[in-house]
Amino acid sequence: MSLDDRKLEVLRAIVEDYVKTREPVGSKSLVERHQLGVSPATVRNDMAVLEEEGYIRQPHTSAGRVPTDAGYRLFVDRLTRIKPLTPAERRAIERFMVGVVDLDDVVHRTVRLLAQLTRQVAVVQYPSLSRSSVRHLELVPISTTRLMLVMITDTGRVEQRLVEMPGPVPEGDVWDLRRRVNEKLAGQRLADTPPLVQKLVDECAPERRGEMACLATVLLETLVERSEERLALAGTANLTRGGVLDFQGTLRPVLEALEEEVILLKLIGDLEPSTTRVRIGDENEIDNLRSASVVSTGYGPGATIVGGLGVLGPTRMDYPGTIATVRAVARYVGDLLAQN
Amino acid sequence: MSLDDRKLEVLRAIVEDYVKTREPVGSKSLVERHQLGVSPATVRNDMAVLEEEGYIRQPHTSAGRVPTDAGYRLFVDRLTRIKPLTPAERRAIERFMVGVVDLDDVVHRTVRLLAQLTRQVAVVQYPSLSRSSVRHLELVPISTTRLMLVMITDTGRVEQRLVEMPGPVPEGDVWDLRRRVNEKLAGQRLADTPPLVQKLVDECAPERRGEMACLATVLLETLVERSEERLALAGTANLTRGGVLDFQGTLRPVLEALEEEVILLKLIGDLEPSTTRVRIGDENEIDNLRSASVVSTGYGPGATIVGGLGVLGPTRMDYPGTIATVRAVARYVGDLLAQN
DNA sequence: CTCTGGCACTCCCGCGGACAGAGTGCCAGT
DNA sequence: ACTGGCACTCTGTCCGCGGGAGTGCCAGAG
Repeated sequence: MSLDDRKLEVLRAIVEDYVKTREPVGSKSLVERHQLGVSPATVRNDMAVLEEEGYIRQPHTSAGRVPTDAGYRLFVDRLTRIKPLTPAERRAIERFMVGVVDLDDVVHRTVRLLAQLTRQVAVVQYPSLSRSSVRHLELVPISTTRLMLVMITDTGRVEQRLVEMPGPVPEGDVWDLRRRVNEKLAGQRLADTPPLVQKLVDECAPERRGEMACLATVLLETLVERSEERLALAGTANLTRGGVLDFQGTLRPVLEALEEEVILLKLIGDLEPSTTRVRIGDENEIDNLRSASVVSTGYGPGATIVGGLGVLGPTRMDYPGTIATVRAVARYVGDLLAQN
Repeated sequence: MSLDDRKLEVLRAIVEDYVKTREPVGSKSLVERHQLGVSPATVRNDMAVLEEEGYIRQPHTSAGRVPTDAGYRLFVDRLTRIKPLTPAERRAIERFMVGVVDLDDVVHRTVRLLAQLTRQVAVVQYPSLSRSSVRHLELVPISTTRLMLVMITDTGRVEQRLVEMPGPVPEGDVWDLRRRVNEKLAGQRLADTPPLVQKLVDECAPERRGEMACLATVLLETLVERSEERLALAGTANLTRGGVLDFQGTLRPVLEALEEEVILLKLIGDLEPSTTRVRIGDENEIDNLRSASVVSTGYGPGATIVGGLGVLGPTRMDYPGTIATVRAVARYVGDLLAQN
C-alpha cells in the first residue's frame, strides 16, 4: 500500500502538532487545527495505515499518535519546505559576528549563536587540520634542550607542541631548522605533509639528523595523531527545556555522549556530502543518542569545506527551522573565514 | 546554648547518613547505625537543639532531619578529619598523568581525572596569564599588513592574536619589532607589563611609531582584557547521578551557570588563601548555584599559585573525600608544572 | 470504492480515602 | 541528665472510581 497525498498530509500535521504541543495527537484535534477537508473518521483510517507502515505509533491503546523515527525521516525527506529565516534571525546572526578578532573568537561566538537560535545544543568543529595548509612554522627555544613548535595554518588555527631535543641546541641550529622546515612545508596542505617531513629528515645533514628526527616525530604527531580536531560546545542547558520528557527520562546518556569529543566529531565531522545532514534517533550509531537527533553541515570559505558544525536535540525538534538555521550559520561562518 | 560534644557527634552522624542514603535521618536509625551510647529519646532532644540553632531541619513535621547549609558548614569546619586517599586513588592519579606532552594535555587530563575521582563536575583553570611571565613573543607575517602575535609564557600557555597593521610592513620591520618587544618584555610578569608596553611605544623611532602602537594595543588587550583566563570542564553527566533529586528538581540553572566562563572563574579563581575553599549552597553568590557546593583550591609549581581548580556538586556531597581529592590533584598538577 | 457518523470499548489521569510506617514531642520515672 | 512509653502527625502508597480522550469497527450514503 503506498501513501497517497492525504496520508502524507496527515503525517505532516501529526509531526507539526506533536513538535508544537509535545502531546500525542488525536484525529479530532487534528482536523480542527488543520484544514484537511475530511472527517476524523477518515483521518483515523489514514492513521491506521501510517501506523502499519511504521511512521507513527500509539504510546498506549486509545491514546493519540506520535511520530516514529521513520516518521520524522519521511517528514524531513519529503514533507519539509525549507523555512526561510526570519529577519530577526538574520539580524541576530550579523550582529553576533561584528568585531571578531580571531579564530577562537569566531568559533566561540558561532557555537553560542547556534545554541541560542536553535535553542538546542550546538557543536562547532575547529577548521580541520588535515584540510588546512601550513602558513608558517615557528620554533621557539624554551630551554637548552627544548623547543616549542608553533604551527599556524591558513584557517587561522594555531597549534603548539613541546619538542624534547636529544641534546643542547645552539641558536644557530634553531634558525637552520626553522628555515628548512618552512621551506619544505609552508603552503602545503597538511594532509600532504607526512612524506615531505620524511624527506626533510633524509635530506638533513647527518650532524643535525637527530634534532630533525625529533622535530619530525612531533610534527607528524601534531599533524595526524593527537588532538587533530578540536571543537566547541554550547547550549547544554537547552537539554532541560520541556522537563526531562524528551530523552526518555534521563539526560544522563546524552550528557555522557557530549563529553566525548570523539563522539561529537563523528556526529558533525562527517563531511563527505556538502549538503546538510540529519540523523534521527536510531540513525545515530551512538547508543546514548538514540533518543536524539543531529543536524549538521560543513562550512568553509567558498565552496571548500574545512570543518563541521551542527546541533543536537530531541527527535521531537523543529526540523525545517533547525536545518535552515544551521545552514545559514554555516554559510555565514564560511564567508567570515573567506575574508581572512 | 552551646553545643556539647555529643550534639556535634549527632550532627556528624546526621550529615554522614544523609550523604550516604539521601534520605532524612531519624533518631532511631541513627542510634542503630552509630555507637552513640544513648537512647533515641536523648538523640531527639539533641536534634531539637540542633534544629533550633539552624544546623538541621525537617522537610515536614514528623519526618527525619536533614542538614542545612549551616549544618554542612559546621561539619566541614569542625567535624571533618581529612580522609586520606585510598591507594587506588593515588595510583589513579599517577597513572592518569604519565606521558603528558603539553599544557593543554595536562589541563584536559586533570579535569577528567578530577571528575572521575570525585564523581562530580570538575573545573580547571589554565594558568592565569596575570600570574605568568612572558617567555617569548613571536611575530609571524600573515599578509603584508597582518601579523600574528604569538605569546608563550613560562607556564606553557600559548596565546595568539591577529594584529592589523596600518600599512604594509617590510620583513625588516618585523624583525626589528620582534627584537624590541622581546628585549623589553621577555621574562617579565604579565601583570607588570602594561607600563613597559607604553614605554616601548614612546621609545620607538617615529617612523615605526604607528606599527608599534598597533602592536601595543593588541598586546595590552591580550594581556589584560580578553580571554584572560581559560578553563576546562568535565563531568557534567555526574550531575544526573541520583536522579534530579539533588538540585531541587531541575539541572537547568546549574547547567546554565556552567556555561558561563565568568561564573566558573569566580568560583574557582578566587585564589587569595592558599588553602582549600569550600562554598556551600547559599554561600555561593550565584543564584543558580544555591543548591550546589563548590570545593576549590589553587595550584602551581612549588608554593606559588598560578591557577585554580575545583569541583561542583550537590550540597549533599562527601566533603572530606572531595576535599582530600581536590587537594591531592592540585598538588600533583603543581609538581607536574614544576618539572617544566 | 471512498468517506462519514455513530457507537462501544480501552486506557490514562486525577481525585479522595484508607492505611501502614516512620518519626516526633512530651512527660513521668529513674 | 537520661530513658521508656505514648499519643500524635505527616508522608507515601495503594485502591477504586469516574471523566475524558481517542480508538476501531461497522453500516450507510454518495
